[in-house]
Amino acid sequence: MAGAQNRDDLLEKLAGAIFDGTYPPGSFLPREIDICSTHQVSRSTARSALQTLVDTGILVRISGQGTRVRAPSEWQLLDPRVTHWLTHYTEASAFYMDDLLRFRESVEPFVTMEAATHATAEDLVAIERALGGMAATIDAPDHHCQGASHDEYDVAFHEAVYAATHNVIWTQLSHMLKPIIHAQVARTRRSVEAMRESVGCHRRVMEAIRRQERSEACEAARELLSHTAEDLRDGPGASLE
Amino acid sequence: MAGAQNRDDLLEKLAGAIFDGTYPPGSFLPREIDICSTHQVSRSTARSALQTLVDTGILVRISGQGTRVRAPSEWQLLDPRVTHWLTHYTEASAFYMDDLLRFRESVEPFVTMEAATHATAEDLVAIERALGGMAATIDAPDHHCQGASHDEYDVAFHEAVYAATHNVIWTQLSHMLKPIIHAQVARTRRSVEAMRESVGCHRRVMEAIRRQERSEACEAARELLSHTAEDLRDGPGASLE
DNA sequence: TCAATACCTTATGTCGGACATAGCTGCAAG
DNA sequence: CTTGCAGCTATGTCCGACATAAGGTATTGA
Repeated sequence: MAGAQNRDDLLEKLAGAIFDGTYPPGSFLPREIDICSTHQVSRSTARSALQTLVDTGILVRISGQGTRVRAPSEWQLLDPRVTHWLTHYTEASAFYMDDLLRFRESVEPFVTMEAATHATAEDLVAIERALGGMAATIDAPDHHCQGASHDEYDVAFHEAVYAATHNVIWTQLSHMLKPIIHAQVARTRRSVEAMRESVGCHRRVMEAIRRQERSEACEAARELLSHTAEDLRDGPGASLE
Repeated sequence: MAGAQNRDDLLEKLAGAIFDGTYPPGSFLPREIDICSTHQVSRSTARSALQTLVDTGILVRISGQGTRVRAPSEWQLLDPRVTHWLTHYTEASAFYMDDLLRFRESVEPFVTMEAATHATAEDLVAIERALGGMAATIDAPDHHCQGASHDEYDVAFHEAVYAATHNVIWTQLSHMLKPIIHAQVARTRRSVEAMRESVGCHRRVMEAIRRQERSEACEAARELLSHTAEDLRDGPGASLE
């Protein structure tokens, strides 16, 4: 394994090794000094990176014993970094994906209703921009528009809806959900036809928020999510990357 | 300021100083070496504690410039430690309390419905034990029963409901909400009469979960929360410690 | 023989000092 | 006035050493 440039590099490498199964839950990591020599960093740097992994509930360090990987149920999934690592290094994390989809199904109708009540003009601008990007990328040659892909606009749409609630908790949850939503969106490879339908669903959500109609917003969000869930269960095993 | 025993002591002291307003958002913390001499620890220890505060979004450190407190909107409220510090060191955090109450009002009906669907016998045992504790403490001399107070049983009840969803996200959210719920419960100083009524509301929630009646569970949770909200708005300004 | 105790090994926790690097400020040359 | 160099400050990284906690092993005593 090559050397790391700095603390953040090492952190990313260690996290990657844990989340890709190199160090499964319950197993021990190498000793600090071995990590140092392997990655060409000093003990301070190694300890700093390890400390972050302890803070996120991924590692336990016991003096005199070593550093071991905790059970995944202890990992702080509410930390955006953890969901980032999970979606980037863990393949077919079906277990969590199911929980996370159930979570979104519970939560997003309410979030959309809250957005309908509290959205400002600025929030609507952000939502509309994301929707416009989604629509524009459909006909674009490489499905990109102004440097962003269809999926990225999709994620931005949901993020903007969460932000429109003007509630700190919902907003922070969206940060943690961002990698998840991105992964879920990316797994639903859709035809141009399906993409247009998706845009329609999203538009219905936006219109409901604009008109401040809570019950319609709730219903629109529910339908949007049911489409996502359907797409995920359709071709999930098929295209893992 | 007295010396700290170890890393965790220092972390707690620094967090306390930030959350109680000694170092308000935007201000700079002392230099590392000053923190070292003030708290009688080495630079490694100080850096380790500071790193954790960076990981929770509370501090930013810029090389050559210093360490400053970030805006509260950047703080990772989803981390249980942050909510712990918030409730223990920040007085009259009405701003967040409002957001957090709104959040609970949105979420707990759903959580209770999910619990009604997924609760096992063990979950019901835990819920019932908490409820029994709440009831038992009412008539106890010092409102304690087996070492736990009425409020602690109340918190345990809500925690058990979250756990009964058998969903990782909800369970972890309950860890973060625990200090919040405890603070909210503690602020609603109730008469014996009101406590009995509260137990009745909680029992209605439990019964709905036991009978797996989703809509009734939702309604019961809503009523329970409306009582909490009412109590909070009633005597909130009165007793801020 | 068995159990309680002392000792030793291991790996993390803390310490102290040193140099490298990133921002910022101010002076000076063009 | 602008640009560029020098110097300052505080964090980032490195090194070597000792302290401490957890586990295993050997010794000792009943």
